[in-house]
Amino acid sequence: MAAPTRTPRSTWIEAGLRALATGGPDAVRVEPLAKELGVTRGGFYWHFKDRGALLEEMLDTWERMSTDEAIERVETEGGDARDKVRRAGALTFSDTLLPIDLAVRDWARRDPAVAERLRRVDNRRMDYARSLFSTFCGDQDDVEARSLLAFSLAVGKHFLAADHGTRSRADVLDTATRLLLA
Amino acid sequence: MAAPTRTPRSTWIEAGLRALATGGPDAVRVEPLAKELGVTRGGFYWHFKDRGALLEEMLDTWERMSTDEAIERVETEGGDARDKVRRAGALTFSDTLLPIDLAVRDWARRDPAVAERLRRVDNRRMDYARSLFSTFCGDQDDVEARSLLAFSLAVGKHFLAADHGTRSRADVLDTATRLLLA
DNA sequence: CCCCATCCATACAGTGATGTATGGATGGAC
DNA sequence: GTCCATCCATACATCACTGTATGGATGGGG
Repeated sequence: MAAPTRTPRSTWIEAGLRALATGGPDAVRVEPLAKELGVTRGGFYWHFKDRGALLEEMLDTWERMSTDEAIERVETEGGDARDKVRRAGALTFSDTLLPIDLAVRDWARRDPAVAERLRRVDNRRMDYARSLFSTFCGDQDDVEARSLLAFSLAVGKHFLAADHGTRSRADVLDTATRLLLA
Repeated sequence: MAAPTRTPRSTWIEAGLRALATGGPDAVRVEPLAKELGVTRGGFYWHFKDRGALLEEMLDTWERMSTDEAIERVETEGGDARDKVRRAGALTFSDTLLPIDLAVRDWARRDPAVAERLRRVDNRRMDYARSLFSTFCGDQDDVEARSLLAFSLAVGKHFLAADHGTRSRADVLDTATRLLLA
């Protein structure tokens, strides 16, 4: 056992996720990543079989971060169900996670394997949303609709480019959220 | 004046939009496009200065299709405001337009020029949605929130991979739509 | 029928990436 | 101090695409 890991797997994965977030899967390229990390590709092919192997491990990492870790954080902070809905929206789509999330969503449209992963993640999240809405909403059809709307709002607001006149986006979102939690 | 246009500009643009829809902007490459059309790149560089020029014209075409043409179709078919909201959702995001729309949305996240175009398009659409919601909803804050929710739902439903147990996605969408039109 | 604008094929140079092979360099365990 | 697993640099062959240059084809107008 010897030699300190100078550029361990995790470093490549983190750099890969950053590249994915800002440029999509096509931007995750070994050569530019190495340049960014100040090394050559020599070490990369020691850690990973090929570029595809990196992409796989990136998705593994993302899947873990987006479900268990996020939900756990919301739960430990406590509060009632409505608080948790708001916090889950703010946290599941945090500044670091959101761009990756959006990139994966687009990626999933053209890669069935990625779509399957996204499906698992979204189902975990929707299960959680359902459980929260159910605490203050009796009708299950309504719970399902509100969960979908809340989820669509969280995702959609970052894809929509429209203005709201004199109102701020935050104000409109607040009104929309109150509508869903009514 | 001579020679029939065998592969006119429009053919390249249409092929480009198909490639954009299925693979994103990085998939819009001259060589594969030419192969798909059964020609070489020779003619392409006669029509277009370079690859960037094609992307620009593709966006021009998309912008026209997504606003004026779509809204005009909804209006000519008539019906009351609620009908138009439903039809606008179904038509603005038709089978051919939707995949392009989603690809442009992701593209806009990393290209300011594309973001500006998307902003124009979304504002046109939101203006139209506002005008429809206003006919049966007095409070302007509420109109704004419902418009945003409706839009988020239309966009978000195609990015979300979650299941709904025994319910179908269509049923859930129906309930959600009724909630918005109440 | 032949000219010429229009469109396309081909060949070329250049770029930026992939994956492989190989030979170090580094530093903790012993 | 030496060894050896770990990590990295370098060089190489290959591939896919870009943009340019040039020389045809094609077929309607004169």
